[in-house]
Amino acid sequence: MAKRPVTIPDAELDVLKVLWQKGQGTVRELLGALHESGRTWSYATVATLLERLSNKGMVASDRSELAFVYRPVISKQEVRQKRVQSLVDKLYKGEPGLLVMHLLKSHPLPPDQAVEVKTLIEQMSNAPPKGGAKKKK
Amino acid sequence: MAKRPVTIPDAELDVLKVLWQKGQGTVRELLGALHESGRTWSYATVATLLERLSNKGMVASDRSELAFVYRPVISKQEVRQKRVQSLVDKLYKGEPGLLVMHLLKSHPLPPDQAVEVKTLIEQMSNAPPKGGAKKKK
DNA sequence: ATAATGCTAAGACAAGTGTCTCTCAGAGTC
DNA sequence: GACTCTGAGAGACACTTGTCTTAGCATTAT
Repeated sequence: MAKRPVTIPDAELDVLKVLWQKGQGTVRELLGALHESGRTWSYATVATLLERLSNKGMVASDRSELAFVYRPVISKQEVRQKRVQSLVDKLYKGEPGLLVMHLLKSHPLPPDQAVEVKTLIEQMSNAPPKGGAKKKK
Repeated sequence: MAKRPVTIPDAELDVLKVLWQKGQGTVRELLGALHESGRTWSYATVATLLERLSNKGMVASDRSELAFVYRPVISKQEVRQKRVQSLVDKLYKGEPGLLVMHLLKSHPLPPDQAVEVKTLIEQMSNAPPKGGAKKKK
């Protein structure tokens, strides 16, 4: 059996988020930040989550200080990328365009973002994408 | 402790997908369809997944025939909606616009979809979103 | 009626998740 | 040195997910 792919469950993601936001931190520091954002975990819980993230290679730790200082190894971008990819694959037949459409239809954008999107699209039509290279149609 | 929210894990989602596609089916029928799409599950596995989906209220079963006939209760749209919402909440600060941007930047759209999106956006700017009303600062 | 089949029910079981309690080693304090 | 505070480590424990084995009931073919 194919070993299950590495995943980042929700609880771990919450820890990662404060790590991204703070850059790094000890268990206690992160615990504090998490409490502020509503999480009521105990010290041990946060430590366990960091431990697991560490085993998965998503965070690194350094013990030059008294306590371990954790630092994210994976970026928010990467996690987003993976999650989006998986969502598109699983529910949008691998076609990101369908997701975009769905998003635009069900969640109207604030005007400024609408403009931004429009601009992006226009640029895109000028410089066509396509798999291989710069293009040479 | 707050009871965990109802989720649809990947394996169950695969079953749901064939249900959406076929409209309904018995365990054996669904098993067949799943095999065709590459899943090598045993009969019992599919039965278990349907059972779990049933407990969660995602599918309904009817036993007028010899075997239970399962039918989806939740629609693909609803599942998509929930997954997207959760993704946006967890990784895009609740702003779908950010996701749209990300998608457009990292996954170039085929031209026809690009046009479609553009049209949508344009319509949107003309007919501003309902409820909220577009305010003039 | 019997045997052969198909179906569901029940449960097993390992790995993954969400959370925590306990214990112990160091550092700082009196 | 004895006491206390902090933090790391180990492990616990219940529930979820992915998959399956078995036993037993209903249906059908012989």
